[in-house]
Amino acid sequence: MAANRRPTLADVAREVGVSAKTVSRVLNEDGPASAKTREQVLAAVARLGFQPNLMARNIRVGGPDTTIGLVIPDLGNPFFGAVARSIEDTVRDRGLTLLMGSSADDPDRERALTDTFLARRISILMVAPTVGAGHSHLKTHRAAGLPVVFLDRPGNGLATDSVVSSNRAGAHEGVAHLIAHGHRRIGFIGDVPTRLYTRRERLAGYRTALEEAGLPYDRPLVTNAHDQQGASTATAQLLSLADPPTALFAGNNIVALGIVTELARAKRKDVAVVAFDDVALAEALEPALTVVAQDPEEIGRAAAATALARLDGDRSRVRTITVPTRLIVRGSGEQPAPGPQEA
Amino acid sequence: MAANRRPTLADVAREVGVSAKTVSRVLNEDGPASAKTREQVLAAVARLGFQPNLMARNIRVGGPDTTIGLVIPDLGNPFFGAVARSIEDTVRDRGLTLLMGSSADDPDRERALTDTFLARRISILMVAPTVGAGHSHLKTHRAAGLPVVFLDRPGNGLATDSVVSSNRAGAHEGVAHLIAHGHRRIGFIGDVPTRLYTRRERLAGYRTALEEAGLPYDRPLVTNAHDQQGASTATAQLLSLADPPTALFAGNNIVALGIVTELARAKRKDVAVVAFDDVALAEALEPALTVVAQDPEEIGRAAAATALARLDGDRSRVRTITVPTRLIVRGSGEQPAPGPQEA
DNA sequence: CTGAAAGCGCTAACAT
DNA sequence: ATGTTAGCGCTTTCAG
Repeated sequence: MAANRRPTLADVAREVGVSAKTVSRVLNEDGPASAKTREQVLAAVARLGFQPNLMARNIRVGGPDTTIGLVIPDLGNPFFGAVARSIEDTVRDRGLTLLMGSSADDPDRERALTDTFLARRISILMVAPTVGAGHSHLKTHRAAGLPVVFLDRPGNGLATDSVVSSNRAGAHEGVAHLIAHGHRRIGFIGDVPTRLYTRRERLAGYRTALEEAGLPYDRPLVTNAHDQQGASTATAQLLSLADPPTALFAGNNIVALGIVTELARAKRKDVAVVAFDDVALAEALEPALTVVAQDPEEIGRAAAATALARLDGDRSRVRTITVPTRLIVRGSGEQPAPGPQEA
Repeated sequence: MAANRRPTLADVAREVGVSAKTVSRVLNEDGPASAKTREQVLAAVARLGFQPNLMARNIRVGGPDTTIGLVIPDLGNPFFGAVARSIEDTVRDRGLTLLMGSSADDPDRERALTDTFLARRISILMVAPTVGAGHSHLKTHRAAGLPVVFLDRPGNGLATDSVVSSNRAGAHEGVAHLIAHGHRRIGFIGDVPTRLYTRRERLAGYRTALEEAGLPYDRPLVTNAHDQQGASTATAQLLSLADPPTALFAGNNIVALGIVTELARAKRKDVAVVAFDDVALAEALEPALTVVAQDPEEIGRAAAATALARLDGDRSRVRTITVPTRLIVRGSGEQPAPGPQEA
């Protein structure tokens, strides 16, 4: 039962007693149409509940589908959620819709998603690339006019536009803030895998800040975590070192949650913290969490704007847009550092 | 330039010297094919970078597109992000992809999104309905076999499956928790608009809890907020009443952020709080935030499973799945209540 | 102003 | 094991 075929252009045409083309003309405001036919057609459309089949239309017109394929690591990560929202906001009036999927930072899943998206003839492809994924297979698509934008991280083997945060400078600023408040042993808990672009950049900023202050780079103080629970564990481990850090730098928002949660559990208010990326409730913590805030709205906006420009024929040089981060001092970076070391 | 037409089945066929149908057979593992032709075809496919046009395929096969249309209020809301992730997880091996959009709780936007989705011949429609949106126009689609699932809230004018949290019981439990700890004046800050299903249900739970405890329902203690900032303002207003509440109940996650932030700003640790829906860092607050946790994973899973069953021909009665909430006691509900009123 | 025919890229149904 | 024809629902092209 039920398997009612949905009405087609031909059905509407038959209903009114005109040709399919006439209906098409009315609906697309293509060519002329007498006021009377127009009305009759629109009435029939409403009566039958006709909705033009967009796939059939696209196939005939030959143009790309009016969708943006967006691959992010995790649909549940608030950072990427904010980016997605911003992308949607800036493309909405162009009539583009988001086709989304999460890669779980697995290159195979990333590839599977982009392949499906490409098979759907998306108008724009946006990817937060996973470590280990190659992107040279996208070359032909790009050459054929498909705008490709890498988000949050650069891609691999494809020269195309990308939008990233000022990871290195931001991390540098955050760590320098800790140093300025007297900290000399600062733990770093970064992304997993360690080859991840954002981790490398943020770690580089961390190292530079140490160097500038004449502080040693102590390998045992640098670790990683994949999820909040892992970050909590890593925090506990760092604090149980023989010569533990007096401050921690969180490499991303999820790590920040893990660190803060573990410090609260252990009632360790003496450990200073600065996090890369802002998190909800940061200002309600005690001490309030100092962060190097990213700007997901601007990241999404810039990515979408660039892609739209490309769609409109912009053939200028490939660009990497670096969206500035901003240190928001809230207190957690100023926790008491221990006094000068006794010789 | 660049407008290189992407290769088609015919191109591949020509390249190999076989018919289009043969290529189609090889790619879809339909019918037989000699090992040799298979290899040649696959080689040519790889060489040309051919990717079958899914839209063309779908149109010919006549079936729906392998996408799920998902309309949520806000792509940036962590609750709906978690729901979306869960939906994706449960439909991935069916080869379904998510087409997502946010309604911003605007019925017109909801309608525009669902219309585009329907024009794309999605396989499944999932909507968190906005207040004021009608859904009777979906009747024919549902009758024609399109699974429609309402998420988080029931729809309007369409009998179909829906998945919601145990809003009323959950709110009741949360408020009862406050009452059990001696609170007699409990503020309620709910969703906007006030006609929103979740707000009504949660408010009903609040009222029942009061009634059962023999406490009066005091209109001035009930208010609403649309965003975090609004919730902070509402909190400040409630606390400045002549006879202010000693405890607050947050009607959703965003409101919770606003309440907690405002209380921290005002350094009001004496106000007890229970929130509907869990939030990040709840356990790191002081006091840790007691919540009525929703189960977004289960909501997404149940919605997806139901829709898939319908897709597979399940014609059983329409069902409303209520996903249980769980009170997670962390401390904020036990803040000191004032002693017995002096006559 | 309107219609008929052809064709977008693909596959179902029949050949062979 | 492979090819041919027709046609999905729509729009383009060219005639009326």
